[in-house]
Amino acid sequence: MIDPRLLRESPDDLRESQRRRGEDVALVDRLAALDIERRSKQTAYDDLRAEQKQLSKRIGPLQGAVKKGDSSAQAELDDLMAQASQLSDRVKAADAAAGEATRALDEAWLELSNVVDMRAPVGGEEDVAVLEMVGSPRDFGAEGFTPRDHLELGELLGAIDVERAAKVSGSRFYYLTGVGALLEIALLNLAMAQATRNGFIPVIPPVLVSPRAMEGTGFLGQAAENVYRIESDDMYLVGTAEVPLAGMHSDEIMPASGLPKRYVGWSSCFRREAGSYGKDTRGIIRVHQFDKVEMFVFCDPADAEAEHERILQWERDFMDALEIPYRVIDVATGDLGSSAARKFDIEAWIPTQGTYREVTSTSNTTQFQARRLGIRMRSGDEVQPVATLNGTLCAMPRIIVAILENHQQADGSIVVPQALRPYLGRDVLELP
RNA sequence: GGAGGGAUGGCCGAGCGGCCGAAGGCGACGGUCUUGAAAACCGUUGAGGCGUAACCCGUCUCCGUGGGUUCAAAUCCCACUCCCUCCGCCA
Repeated sequence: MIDPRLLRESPDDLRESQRRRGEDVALVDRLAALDIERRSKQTAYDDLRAEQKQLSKRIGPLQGAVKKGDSSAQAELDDLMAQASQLSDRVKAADAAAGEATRALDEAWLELSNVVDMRAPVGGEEDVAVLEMVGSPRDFGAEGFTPRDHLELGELLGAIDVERAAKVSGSRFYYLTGVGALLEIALLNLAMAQATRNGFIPVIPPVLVSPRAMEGTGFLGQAAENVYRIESDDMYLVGTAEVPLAGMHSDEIMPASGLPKRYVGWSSCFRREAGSYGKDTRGIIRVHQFDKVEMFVFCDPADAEAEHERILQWERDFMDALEIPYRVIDVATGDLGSSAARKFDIEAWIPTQGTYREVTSTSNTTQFQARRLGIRMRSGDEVQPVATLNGTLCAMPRIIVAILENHQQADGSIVVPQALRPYLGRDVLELP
């Protein structure tokens, strides 16, 4: 949800934002009409209600007078009661009309995506702007061998088992076994060590959440088809810890002195991957369930941009520590998702695919989520919605893919990046 | 799953159907006093919509959520949610 004042004061900015996203521009005009409708209905109700309160206030004393035997008051009382009774019906009708108008407006508001940052490149998936290339891909030709893909390596190492996972859960599931499981635990510890060093509060959140949390973070719009819903209980499995972390402070007013508030969550993530049939069917690049370490920040909207840069830098620090070549991209407007105003992805080099693949993503959702979730800050006597930001620190399967493929040796063993060694307790993952 | 109790402002806590956005206390903030602080005393202290672009001011809404009764609901009725206690079951 965005600031309603924008709708009245600069609707053209909203239209431009919708246009850049490739979303419905007419929605802005529909909203404007509904907004006017709501205000007039609400004012009508307010006026009637004020009248009713005035009238009602006079009835009590009159009833007292009548009780004491003042028969002259009886006529006035009867008259007032008749008026009030009639007014009551009108108030109820006006209330219903105002309520209806408010509901219609609120519903339409939920359809409107966040206003894009005008610096974000315009376009779709192919229109990303590459901000930076870091590290350089290994030349396996020069080293004299052809790299194996992560699944082959994972199977050789006894680290990844998708065949058995298919028996148990179907396609796009996996077991991490042996060094695979240990690798995830080591990555978790490395990520948590970095995050806590940077002042993040570690959190293990619930992953089954109410519609409110899902709606508030913007995942029930276009993204809804990728969300698992537990029908019998009207709950959702989260696709990222961003959801429970954002919801943590819903309906709270946070003191400005306590901001920024930085959390790092570790959770399982569930994604239906609807519409991605045939994509990444081999291995663990695209799966229905995986674990992820996610950074989430509540901050003053004035600091959001700087915080976004910091989060990106922390993501890069992690990639640097793992010695994986990557590039940083500025995601185009058509690919932002409903809540982000701007998004930077880090894409890791995947040798066997000869391309860069997304491993982290950081979004500045400005006040969009905070407005929906009722998360505000107080500075002095001013109260306003906070800004929220999120960023991946370590999405397990994809990072494991990147490590295996980039650090493999001719025999299929894996050189463990220096930074990970203390957490893994070995320098090389040897074939069993 | 069964039985009972509860939900009021930052916190605690009172509240007869009308004078209740709500007593009282705590906390916080401002002031008096003090060399300074503490204590004491005085005062201020919720959020949102609309009238306004903003202030002042006015008005409406909000006492877990949603309905209902009534001229009038924090207060009465119904449903739901959450929390607590006890029993049962499970990890």
